[in-house]
Amino acid sequence: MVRRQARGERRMAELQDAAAAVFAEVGYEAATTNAIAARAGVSPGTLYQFYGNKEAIAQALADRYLEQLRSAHGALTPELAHLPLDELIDRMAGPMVAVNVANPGFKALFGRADMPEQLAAPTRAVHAAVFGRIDAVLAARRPDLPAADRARTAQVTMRLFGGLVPMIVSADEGERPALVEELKKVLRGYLGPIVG
Amino acid sequence: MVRRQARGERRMAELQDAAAAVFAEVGYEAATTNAIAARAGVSPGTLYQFYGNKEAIAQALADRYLEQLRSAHGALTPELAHLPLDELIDRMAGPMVAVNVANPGFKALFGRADMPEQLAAPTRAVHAAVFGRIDAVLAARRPDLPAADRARTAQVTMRLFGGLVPMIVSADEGERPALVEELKKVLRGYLGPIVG
DNA sequence: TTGAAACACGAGCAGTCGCTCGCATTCTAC
DNA sequence: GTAGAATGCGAGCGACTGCTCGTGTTTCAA
Repeated sequence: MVRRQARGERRMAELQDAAAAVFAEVGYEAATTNAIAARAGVSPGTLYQFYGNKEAIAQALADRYLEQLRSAHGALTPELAHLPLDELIDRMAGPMVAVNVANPGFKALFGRADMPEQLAAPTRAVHAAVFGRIDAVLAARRPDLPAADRARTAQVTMRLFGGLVPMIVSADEGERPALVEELKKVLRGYLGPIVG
Repeated sequence: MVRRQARGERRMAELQDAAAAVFAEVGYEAATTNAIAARAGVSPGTLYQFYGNKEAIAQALADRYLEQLRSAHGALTPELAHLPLDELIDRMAGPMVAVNVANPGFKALFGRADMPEQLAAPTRAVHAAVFGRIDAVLAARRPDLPAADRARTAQVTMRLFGGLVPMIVSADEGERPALVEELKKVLRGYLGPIVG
């Protein structure tokens, strides 16, 4: 790691904020490093002082995103295994939606079906983390389920989030609670027969 | 409309095929018009003889996609309203999956959460067509449902397809039937309590 | 106080992209 | 057979991208 001054750390945070905003507005590919630098009130050269390339910025955002997800979800306690399904779904869906609403850029970056070849690593890290989380909860609830079936269920569950969360994030604020309720309906309908 | 020779019509079809392949491989933005022309075995100038710009090619693909969806689904007959839910879901999900498997490029183009500003029109056309289809089926089955609730249900259903179909398309051929079954489970679990 | 390291600038490089244009070739109506 | 439209070529333009580099400024340990 390089030596950093306090000013440098501040700049890096500003650049991350600017990048998140620009990515949210125009997507990863259309976002230009010059635009990100300008948004942060900084020259292109300064941006490259801290991030070696465009992908490194996305990587930093992925790290930040995972950190927020982790802290929002809290520790994975064994008690989750015996919670009523409704409550379990509340505990999973609530933080997931909240974090994504608070970070409208992340869905544009890591919720994509096609990966622009770069971004592959950060995207996979985010997906792997979410997948692992879901898989662990399923394993705690249904230890008897074959691993292959469990993985398939976790994958489908992740895609359900991936399909519905962006819709919720981009919806009017007033419509959001109703859509969150629909998300929970979907999860209950799918997971009920499996881990009910 | 411009006057076209048979050769021109053939070229246009070849360019569409090439574009579908290139879009499927690298996505819309990363696809270059020169690459599409080369794939079709023609010069860039020839491509622009038939399509005014990159978006026009995507538009042509959207039209072709909608045509395939329409013919795969057949006419919307009133009988669908009284089919058992399981069978209704088979009739909806089967063709949807089949068309997308046959056209791996379309999910990369029209299944995206973020629209690259261009592409907005073709994407909206595809979404509107699918939405209208689902909404019509829901209306036939549950005429008593308020339009707002019906629209929300249709939107969620569309997003479920949007989340799961790309997964099915990109899965190994052997794993596909199991994933299609999961898709149907999801749809039954969600739609059962509503239009069951 | 001072000097080396960290920070900051911004014109501009090398490369790529969507697209153009002048011109050659092929088709078709008459 | 021939005029004119349709088709085809491909070098290359203008714009823009991610990124660099020479140079100047700020910070801070000694």
